[in-house]
Amino acid sequence: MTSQTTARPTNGGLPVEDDDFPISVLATRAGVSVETVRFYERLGVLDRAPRTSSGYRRYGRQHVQRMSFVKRAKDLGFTLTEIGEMVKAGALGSVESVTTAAHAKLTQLNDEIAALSDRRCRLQQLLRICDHGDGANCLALNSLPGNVYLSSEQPEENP
Amino acid sequence: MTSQTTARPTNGGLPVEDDDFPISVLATRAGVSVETVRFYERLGVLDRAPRTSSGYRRYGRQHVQRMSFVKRAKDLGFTLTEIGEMVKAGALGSVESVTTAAHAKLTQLNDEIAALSDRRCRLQQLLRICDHGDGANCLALNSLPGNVYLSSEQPEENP
DNA sequence: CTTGACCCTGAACATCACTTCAGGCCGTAG
DNA sequence: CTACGGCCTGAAGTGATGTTCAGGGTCAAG
Repeated sequence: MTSQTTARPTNGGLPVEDDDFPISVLATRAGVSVETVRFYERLGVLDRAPRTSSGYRRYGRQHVQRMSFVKRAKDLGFTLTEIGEMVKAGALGSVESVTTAAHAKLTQLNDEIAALSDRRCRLQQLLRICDHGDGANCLALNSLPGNVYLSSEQPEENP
Repeated sequence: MTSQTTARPTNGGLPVEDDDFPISVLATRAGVSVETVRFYERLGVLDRAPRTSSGYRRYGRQHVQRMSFVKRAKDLGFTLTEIGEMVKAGALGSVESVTTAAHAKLTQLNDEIAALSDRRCRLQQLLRICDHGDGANCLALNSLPGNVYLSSEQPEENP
């Protein structure tokens, strides 16, 4: 079926310029492993690839684009599940499916950054005290119930 | 409320002021579940609790303090493994075991915050474009290989 | 025809921090 | 004495994101 005029390598060897190549080439182009490609297909993040008569997956430019979309979305912090939803919701034709998800993700991201910043403050505060050789206070880490150096959590409550 | 002169409740009922109470009380005081306490013991984050003749764990103030330490360390971003190491390295007596870990954690935290901030920038850039009704560009999400709105990753390379 | 690279599937493993389950003992109130 | 809640252990499940393994087909070159 795929006996073209020019030679078409089955391996992931080299430049396959046309629209019909195996999983290793897609993986290389997308910068992921072949296992990851298969994994994404199982999750539904990638559509099931067409198979040759012997069961080998075959890919084209569209699949490279899809992988690119997935990679960039992941880079923006979307989970594979969310990416799968975007894809199913019609990411190919719907701007909303993307912008809606992006707005939600931005909110979440702001929360995460705020939490980490707060954590950083507390950690720096702890280090300022400990590094000033105030070992006694640093050890208070262990003995003070609601240590100010760490958090204001209080283990003394009963619901 | 503490109508208790000599009787010592076995249950996790209420305030047990002394130094000998069961797992349910420790869990309540620490604000975690009994399963979590047992889990921490298995990990070595908590020392093995002394047992009654029938095999029941018994706790005292020191254990509440230890749980407090664990909770606050977790709150600062330390993993249970790291906390276990601090504990084994002598967190009770060594300031260094804590400050060393804290310095490492601070570095890691800075990296994480930087990564998330960068991500936020890219997400905001994407939203600015999409929200301005530039749907065509937003869809480019799917079709452009190295889309500037998302990342500058290029899927075109062959080692 | 044989070799070796490549591909297939399904299942298991890895990490993190727990939770849930199965099966069974303990101890006290009624 | 019986029931019921609390406690025990060890094992398995959860969720996210893959990686690794076992066992076995496919294909092109030598």
